[in-house]
Amino acid sequence: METNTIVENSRTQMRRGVLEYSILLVLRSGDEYASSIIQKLKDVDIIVVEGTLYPLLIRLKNLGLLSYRWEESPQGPPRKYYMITDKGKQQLEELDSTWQELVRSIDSIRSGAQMQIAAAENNQ
Amino acid sequence: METNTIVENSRTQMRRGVLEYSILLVLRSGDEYASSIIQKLKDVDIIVVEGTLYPLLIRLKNLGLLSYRWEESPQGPPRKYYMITDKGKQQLEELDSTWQELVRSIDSIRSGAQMQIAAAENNQ
DNA sequence: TTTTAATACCTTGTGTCGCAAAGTACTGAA
DNA sequence: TTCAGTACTTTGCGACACAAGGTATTAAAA
Repeated sequence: METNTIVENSRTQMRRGVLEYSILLVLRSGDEYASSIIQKLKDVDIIVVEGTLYPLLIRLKNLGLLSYRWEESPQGPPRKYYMITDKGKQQLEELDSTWQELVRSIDSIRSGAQMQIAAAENNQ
Repeated sequence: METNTIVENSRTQMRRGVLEYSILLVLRSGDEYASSIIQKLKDVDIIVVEGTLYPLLIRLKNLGLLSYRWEESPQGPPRKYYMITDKGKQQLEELDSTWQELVRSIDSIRSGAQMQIAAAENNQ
């Protein structure tokens, strides 16, 4: 269990890295309020908690990537539905590229051999 | 340029998330010293600097995932070559799975539609 | 009518960690 | 014996995720 902590820790780190990206991706498919975002991410094993999400949503809103509207709930207090702005969509596209590049980067380190080629090309 | 900072920031976050994993991957292909690790990661566009790497290597060594040996340099002071331990290899395998799961998770949010299925399955 | 339970949003404090910057040390050539 | 190059290390700061606790709304139960 001491051993597991190392991997668990690194797993958490990885998830953190894609948090903003994940949220934008979820909102690209439709407007959501905080709890439903948490649920959707949980469904794909990306764990986020309230204390993380709320400040993040506010940050993204202040950056102009998101906006929100209030909407009545069938039960309980009103919900704050977040939606992605045009600016948000544009940034999301860039993050998409970034993500794909990262996947490619990891792939090439994983298969070790290619690295010498890349290194040779860059070192000239 | 204000706009770029958002993406740049998120890009950095993503890279951070895979730092430990990347280092273990590099060392799986062979022993390396700090500067050469930095170079190899730079070759695949994963930027790491000394102030980040040294503490990280020490942390991984203290966790028993890495060990090192000193080796003469053809020029300059001796180099600390890090190598991955058996424990490190075992943990790396788990990180490999973690990474693949993350890639799958992101893929499924990206294609939005699948999410309702997953949600329906989990909510019963 | 007031208590409880459920839902939802928000804030504070703490710990971790990446990174810029500055420092130490070894080597060999000028 | 100074300088330049290489390599390892440490310190201080800032950002951020997250646990924990807090506020507000609603409706049903007591």
